[in-house]
Parts: sequence; C-alpha cells; structure tokens
Amino acid sequence: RQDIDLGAGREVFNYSNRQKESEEKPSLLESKDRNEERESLRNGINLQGAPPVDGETGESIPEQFPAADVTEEISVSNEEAPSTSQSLPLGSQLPGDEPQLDLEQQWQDIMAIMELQAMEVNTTDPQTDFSSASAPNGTTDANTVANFGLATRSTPINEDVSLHQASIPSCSQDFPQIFNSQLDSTSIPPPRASMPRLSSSNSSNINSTFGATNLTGIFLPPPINGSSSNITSTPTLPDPFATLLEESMLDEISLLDLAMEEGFSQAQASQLEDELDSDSGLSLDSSHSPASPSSSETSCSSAASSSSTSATFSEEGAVGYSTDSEVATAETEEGAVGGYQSEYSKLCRMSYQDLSQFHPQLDSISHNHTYNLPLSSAFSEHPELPLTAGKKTIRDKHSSKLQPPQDLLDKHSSRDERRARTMKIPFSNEKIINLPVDEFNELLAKHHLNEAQLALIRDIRRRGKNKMAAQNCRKRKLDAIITLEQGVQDLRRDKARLLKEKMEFLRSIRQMKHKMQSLYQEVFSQLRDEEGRPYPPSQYSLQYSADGSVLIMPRSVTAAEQNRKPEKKQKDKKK
DNA sequence: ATTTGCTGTCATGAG
DNA sequence: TCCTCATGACAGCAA
Repeated sequence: RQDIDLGAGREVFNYSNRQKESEEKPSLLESKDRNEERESLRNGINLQGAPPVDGETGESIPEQFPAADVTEEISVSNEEAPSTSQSLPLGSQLPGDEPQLDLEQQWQDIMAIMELQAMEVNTTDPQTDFSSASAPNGTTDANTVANFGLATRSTPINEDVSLHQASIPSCSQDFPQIFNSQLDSTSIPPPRASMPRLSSSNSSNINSTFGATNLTGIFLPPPINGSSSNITSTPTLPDPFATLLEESMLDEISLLDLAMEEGFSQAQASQLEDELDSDSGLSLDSSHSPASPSSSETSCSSAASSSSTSATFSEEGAVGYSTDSEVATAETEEGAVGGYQSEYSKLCRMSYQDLSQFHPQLDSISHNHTYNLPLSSAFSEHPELPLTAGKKTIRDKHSSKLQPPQDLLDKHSSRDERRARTMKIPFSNEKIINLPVDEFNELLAKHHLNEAQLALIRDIRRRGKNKMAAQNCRKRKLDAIITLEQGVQDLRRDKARLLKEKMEFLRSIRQMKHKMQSLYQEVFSQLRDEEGRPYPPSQYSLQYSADGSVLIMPRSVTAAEQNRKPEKKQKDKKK
C-alpha cells in the first residue's frame, strides 16, 4: 500500500530499479520479506525476534504477538500447531485491508469489545495476547486460537446455547478443545477436535458474522466418528481447519511468489501482502534477474518462444514490470503490447502491412494466405525496363552491379527483379509470381522464351511464392507466440485472482476462528457448577452435541474416549 | 570485428 | 505427377 501511495510507477518495477529500491528503500518486496520471516517465526522455524512493526512499510504488526509466545507455547507438540499458529496472528496483523472492509470492520468491533472486557476476564499473561486489544489469556494456545484471550460476555450465546452442566454424555464426542486450554495451567493436552466444516452461511453474528448458532454449528461433532479428533493432542484448531489452513499456508507463499514473479498487478501484490503477510520479495527480485530467470519464467519463455530465449526474457520482464504498475484492467494489453512492440515492428517490416493486422487475437492464427499481397508491388516497380543483354548465372546476385546504368534501379529491385531484367523477361515478376497456374502458363505460351528464360521465370515464381510463404510462416509464428503470451497473461491474472480469493477465504476463516475462540472462552468462563464455582478449564471442557446443545464434561472422559480412537482416526485420515 | 535481427532462399514434406 | 504451401535451416546484409 505504501508503494501505491507513493505513486510508484512501472519504472519502480524495472528490475534494475527494483533492485536499488530493495536496497535503499523499504519496498513492497522487503516488507514481504519480513512478513515471511514472521511467518516462519510462527512456524517455529525462525526463532529470531521479529519486529513487531514493520518500520519500513509501517505495516502494523500486533505488538502483542510475541515470538516468545509462539515458541514457548508449542511445548505441546502438534504438527498442526504451527499452521494454526501462523494463521492466527495473521488475522490480527491484517487490519485495514481494503477489500476486506466488511470483515475488517467486524474484526475491529470484536477487538473493541475484547478490549473492554479484557480486564475483567483476563487471567493470564498479557504477553500471550496476539492482538493489542485482546485480553491476555492462557499460555497454551497461543499458537492456536487460544491466545486470543477475551471474554465477550455480551454475546448472545448464553441465550442460544443450553448448557447441561456437569452432564456427561454417554456417547463419546469430538471435543473441540481449542479454547479451554487457555486457562489450563496444567499441560493437560487439550483435545484437538476435528472441526466440522464451516458453513459461511451460518455465520450470523456477534458482530454479524459469528453467532451463537454458528458456534454450535461449527463445533458440532460428527455424531458417529466425532471422535476422530485427538483429545490429547495440542490445543489446536480442529483438523479440517488446521489442515485447510496448513495446506493453504504452506503453498500460499510459493503461490504468491509465483504470482509476484509473474507480474500480476501491484495492487494485487500489495493486497496479498497485507493478507498473506508473507514474503516473496527475494524470489521476485531474483526471478526477474536476467541472469537467473525463475524456473517458471524459463518454462514460460521456452514454451512461448522457441526462437529467441534472450529476447523472450526481456519481453517477459517488460511484461511483468509493466503489469506490476498497471491497474489490473489495463494489465493485459499494456503488458502484451509493450512486451511485443519489437515483435510488431518485425511483423510490420516483414509483411509491409498495417500493424493493426497484428492485433493479438487468440484465434488469429489461421493460415490466411492473403498476408503479403503488397509484396508484389516491389516486383512491379520496374517490371519491364529494357535490359542489357547477356546471360548471367542466377546465383550471381552482384551481376547487376556490374552495370552502372542499372545501379539506381537495381538498388530498389530484388535480385530476381534484376535477373529478370538481365534476362529480358517480357513481363513483370509480379505476374510471374502471382498469376494462377493457368494464366501463368498462358503467359508463358504467349511469349517465345528460351530455356534460360523459362528456367529463370520458374525460379522467380518459386522463390517469390516461397518468399511470401516464409513471410507468412514467420508471421504466424510470431502470432502464435503473441497468442501464447496472451494466454500466459490471462492465466497469470486468473491465478492472481484466485490467489486473492484464497487469501480472502483464509482471512475469513481466521476471523471465524478467533470469534469461535472468544465465544468458547466466554461461555466457559461463565459456567458455574451447582455450588456456584467456575469449572477449572484443566478438568472440564465444552462439547457440542448434534442437537445444538453445548455440554460441559470432564476432560478425563473425553481423553479416555480419545485414547480409544487413534486408529480410527488414522483410518479416517487415510480415507 | 562481432553480434543480432531481418530477410531471402533452399530443401523437404504434406496436401 | 505437378503445384502450392509450410517450415526448418542457412546465408547474406545492415545496424
């Protein structure tokens, strides 16, 4: 966004310039680098302290998202913990993304509520907060949703959810324990519940996107195999979520890299940056380096142009950079035309025809043999001038130069033209070349020509036709290249668009997770047993039944059930 | 002097 | 069989 605000033009995306940019000034790319660092940090890969705020881009990175939290909290080993952890902070890190105004607004609302209530409900270390507004909550689930410590008491959940206190369901159920771990000082492994799929339509709201009904719906355990979740696992999001996010996050960076290096618009890039908080700067720079084209770039180039790789690289670069700074709508034409300007000039020279004929059209590659009609004009320029006698070898292309009087004319004549003059061919090369066979034969019959003349005429016709054929062939080849490049551009745009959509979905999911967490915590914190005492999160957790009710049950029960199900879970996973 | 792109030409195969 | 076209390969030319 900063780059956009600065009015960075396409020159910014020039490779050379960009390289300088990255060194001297905070740029989109660099911010992405940092974002990637943060990303990896959340994964526990990069343990170095991450700057809470990107000083270069000014991108707000929730200070409350502590690197320490992540590392320490992952004490509970869980494969999926990293993924969920990375997804979590992302949401909080990405306030104010234009396309997400709605969600963002809601998010802000939630945060505000949290802020107000944080003090009251808060029982844990503030450091664990991943967002500034959130109240400090338990240590355990920082990498998951749990560090989203807040109790939004005002939520309507209490009204919608029936809590059967202390009731223990006879049937084992999946227990989404993503939240209760918050208060769980003991490291009782919170159950990792399999999250029933979200239905976005369900989300009514606290703040309009997430309602109590949604809560039950989301955590509704599958009636039968609801136990697929591992209760003893780390407090993470339910598997579907975790899987989805993990998978998404794993490749989103690479996707973004690809998208970036393939030159989708700057707006898209910055947006993705905001959304993704990942870094593609390095790859972007390197990929656009002429010396080290990216693999995808290379493949694209080789696929699109078999004739000149060096030219293609530069063209690719031009396309990419131009599109970077272009508005998405202008992307295609700008990029394509700019990148293939040289191609067009070639074509113009080649065919002597209007440039407009080459306007890239996807289906323009047809064997249209009307390409080179004007060519014949050259032949007819001096078609039947009196020629000096003397037979010369056809191959002697410099023969005419030996005849000073013909120099001026010869300069503007083709070799065959000069040969025809030399051989005293009584009609124009245009006719020789372009007449239909019948008329051509008639023409030959009209004149009494010797063998040499006939041979020359046949050669002229053959070469003339082949010349046009070659021109057509080359033109078609360039058209094909242009078409392919057009297709590449289109695919890149589609790819960028899909990636953007993906990011938006991920963000929505994150937000819903956050809301779910807060709702869970709120509900749980307000539960009281018969004697009015709160349930210890280390011993109890909430569970959702198929009929929409919410039960609180001892962890021991759920854990026991969980222990019975690893095999089944594995089977399920295999399926 | 070398490189590069364009163009013409030839050889060849297909229709 | 001939003609035409398409195309890869090569060479010459000019910038």
